Amino acid sequence: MELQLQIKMNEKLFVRNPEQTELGKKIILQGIQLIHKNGFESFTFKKLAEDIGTTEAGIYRYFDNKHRLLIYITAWYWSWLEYRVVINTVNLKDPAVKLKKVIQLLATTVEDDIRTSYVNESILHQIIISEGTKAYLTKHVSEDNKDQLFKPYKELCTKISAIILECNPKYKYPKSLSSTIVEVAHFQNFFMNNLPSLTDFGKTKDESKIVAFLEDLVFSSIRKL
Amino acid sequence: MELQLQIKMNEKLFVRNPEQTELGKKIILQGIQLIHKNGFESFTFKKLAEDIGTTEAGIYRYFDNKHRLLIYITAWYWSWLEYRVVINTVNLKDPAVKLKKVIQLLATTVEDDIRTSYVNESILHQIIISEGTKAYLTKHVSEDNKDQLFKPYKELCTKISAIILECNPKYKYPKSLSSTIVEVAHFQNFFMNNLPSLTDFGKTKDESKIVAFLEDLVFSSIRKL
DNA sequence: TTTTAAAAGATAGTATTGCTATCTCATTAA
DNA sequence: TTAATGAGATAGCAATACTATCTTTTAAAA
Repeated sequence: MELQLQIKMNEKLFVRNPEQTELGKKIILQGIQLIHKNGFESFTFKKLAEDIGTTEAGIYRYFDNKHRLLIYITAWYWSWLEYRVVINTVNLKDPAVKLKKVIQLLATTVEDDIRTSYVNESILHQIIISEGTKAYLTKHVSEDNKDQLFKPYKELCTKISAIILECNPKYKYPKSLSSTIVEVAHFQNFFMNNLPSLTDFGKTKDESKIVAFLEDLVFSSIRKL
Repeated sequence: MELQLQIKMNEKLFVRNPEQTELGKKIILQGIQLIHKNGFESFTFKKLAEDIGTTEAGIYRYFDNKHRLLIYITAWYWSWLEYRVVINTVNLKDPAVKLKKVIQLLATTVEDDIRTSYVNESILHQIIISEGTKAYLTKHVSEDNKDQLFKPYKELCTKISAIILECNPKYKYPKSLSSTIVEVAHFQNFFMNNLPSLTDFGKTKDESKIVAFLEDLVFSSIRKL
């Protein structure tokens, strides 16, 4: 049996749905590779077009500009992560165990999911760490938000908030703690690998230490008397 | 008596020291205004040159490129914040009180410091929130780091770590907690104002709530049994 | 006071980026 | 069979991100 995993994306994220054509899938697959290789600032549609053997104009038929492509792939990532959170916590009773699972999913490197042939998840994870925040750190964040472009991110945080409240219904900052867990998981990873003196894991570069730090941080707060 | 506050900046941050000439000071002052107005992505040296009545080439004499200018102003900000941390905690005995002061300094809007005529600190604070991480989220972060461009940020975090260890010498993650405090203070502010559903402060948009959240988070962790 | 060096102004030029437009051709679905 | 869709090819253009050079003004050292 061959399973195919398809994530339904917001129509406003693209001009033409890249999942539905060969060229579209190549744009996503190679786009992720190229952003990872050069960084988002040096990434251009022209270079991408050369890489996949099409023209600049061909890519503009799918995405308005490179920033929209970044939003698309981050949105895809958050949707995919939420899906993984759901399937990995559905049969867990203890909310604390659930929350630990969430932290682990957020803070550890993913393996490529073969069911999504046009996305390389492990490279995508690296991109989210170093480029992800640039999707919303812009002057037009409010308009983009009105178009629901950040919905998957917000839904993931909502899901995590719910688990936090299951752990402690009286905890006062479930939403802020959720977004903090997500951002800190990525920032500590970036710091560990690039500015190691900003973390306590620089020597070992061991992701499990980020998990331990986050668990300590989160459970001290929500279990406090 | 007229006090002047001068912050000594790393030589590698600039081509020509902007603090030493009129044009240099204008570049900093108006550069901050323009980045705040347009966002870093749309900010160009050409627009800045028009604003201050010089030419593009004139600005390139001070900074290699706009990214270096961003690193310069973020480095300036962290130096200035560390200075404020020092003078605001020097006469405090209780490390917990010190740490609360640090959180307050990080998470609340600053007023313009008249002793630094060529920097508008309250606008700078806004820039750090929305553009600050872009200084190091690049492919060349390691080389920039070797040139010590992020030293002020790292020194601030080192200072905060020391205070954390004063509070609890056995706490295991002082460095990671420091960088977490700094980043979360800014991210929660950005979310509160732009993606409010990611926080618990969206309705009131009250910075003091971010302070309360951070205090709760930090002190639960370091005071835990 | 002269000289000399640094700072700033003025102008020009170039490769790349970030698009838009249009025309053609192959494939597919009605 | 026709019409719509996807994609290749080419052209063009304004803005961006620089570099280079030459001149004039300003300020500090001899």
